[in-house]
Amino acid sequence: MAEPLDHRTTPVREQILKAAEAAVLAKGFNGTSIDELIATVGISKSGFFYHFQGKSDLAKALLHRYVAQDDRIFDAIFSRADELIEDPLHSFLASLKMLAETFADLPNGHPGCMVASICYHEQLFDREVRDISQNAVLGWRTRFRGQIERISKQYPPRIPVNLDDLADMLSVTADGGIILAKVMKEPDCLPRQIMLYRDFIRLVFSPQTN
Amino acid sequence: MAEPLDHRTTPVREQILKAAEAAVLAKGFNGTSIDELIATVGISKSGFFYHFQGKSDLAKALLHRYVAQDDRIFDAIFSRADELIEDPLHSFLASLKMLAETFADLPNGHPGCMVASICYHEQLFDREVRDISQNAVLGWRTRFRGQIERISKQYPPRIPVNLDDLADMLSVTADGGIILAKVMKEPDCLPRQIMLYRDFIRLVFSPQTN
DNA sequence: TGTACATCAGTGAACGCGCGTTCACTGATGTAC
DNA sequence: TGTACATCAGTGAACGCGCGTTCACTGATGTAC
Repeated sequence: MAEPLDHRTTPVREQILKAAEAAVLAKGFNGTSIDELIATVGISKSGFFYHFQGKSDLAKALLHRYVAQDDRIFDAIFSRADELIEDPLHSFLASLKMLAETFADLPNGHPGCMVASICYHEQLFDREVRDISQNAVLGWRTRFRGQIERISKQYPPRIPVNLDDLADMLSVTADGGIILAKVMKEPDCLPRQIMLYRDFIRLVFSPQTN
Repeated sequence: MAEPLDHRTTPVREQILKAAEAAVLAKGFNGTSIDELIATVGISKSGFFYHFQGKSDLAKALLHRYVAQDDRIFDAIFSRADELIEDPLHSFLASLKMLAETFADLPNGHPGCMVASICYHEQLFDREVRDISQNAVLGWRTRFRGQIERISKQYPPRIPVNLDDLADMLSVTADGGIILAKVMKEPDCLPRQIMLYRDFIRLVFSPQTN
């Protein structure tokens, strides 16, 4: 099945998380067994329990890891766009293009959003897990809203829009686009949906030139 | 937990599917046990196996049922809008408003999209289950594209857009909006995202009056 | 420099519960003649 | 109208495997004195 992970460089805990992320996104949390993870990593079951208190501890670690990775990607993209472009609208438009390209470059398409996967298992987890998800989405809202607010100060929107909703729409487009791409087996769907969101932003904030 | 389903009117098979739908959307497919379903419905385990060949047969039935329900809702909304409004753009805009209202009226928010839930368990199922999902999403694309094509013949789009992508965007907005609303525990997020999609459609196709 | 102890990163065996599935059987209703 | 058989909608008991979790133990490395 899955090729064994690199034993040289990666510490064991990270190997477990990597294997778990792929498995959970493909089969759901309950569909992923500890036996399966330790088989791909190559440790004993007790080895797993040395690194994690139990399976729900794994869920928490998985979410934290996923959110941190996502945040790093957004940090990189937005700061790069700001390096290149002063104008807030065109900086955000460039960011969205870079985001679409990042998605398009994933070899087998986006493997899935951990927040979305866990959210369709919400009843299984305690409050803490749900809080991690909620804070993650709230963080994205704040981040994207910051970009959009900056734009709206310089470019009055053509139509009345709620900036929080417009910020949320990017998360929505990503999560929905991932599902569309997975179900249709057309990885390109995801970046194309991001580009459509970009078109919307451009339409809302571009001055009416023509 | 769940209140017992109505034994008078609903046939048992339908009761099982109803209980299974709620459970799967809240806990995932593997997190939902047959024991749990027969407890809420009030039959023996053998009773379940009289109605379904096995658990993956339940998954198929669950998907079929969900897609058929969704199609009925769309049929009702779109045909009602066409009854009221001749203009294709304003008919679609009205449909989207009605769709948003339908979502807003759900007492505890949208319980989740079965296609999305199953898609985050794809590895567990055979080709047939994945084909049902794919055909469902393809059906929605065709349906929405029909609406949009009708519009574009009368109202040339302001910007170049791929009509399939624009059609897909509604599925994307619904699936992503459901996740957003679930994670944030803000059911209103979903209808508001649908209304944002509506704004986009209006911006793309409205003649430039001002 | 040598010894005693502590910590790290695990191993191996066992446990018990819950799960999906099977199989022989059953009472009520419908149908043929 | 009565009897024989068939179908429908289940029941009850059992099975065996896989799962998450526990517990006593271990070899290698680090630290104190």
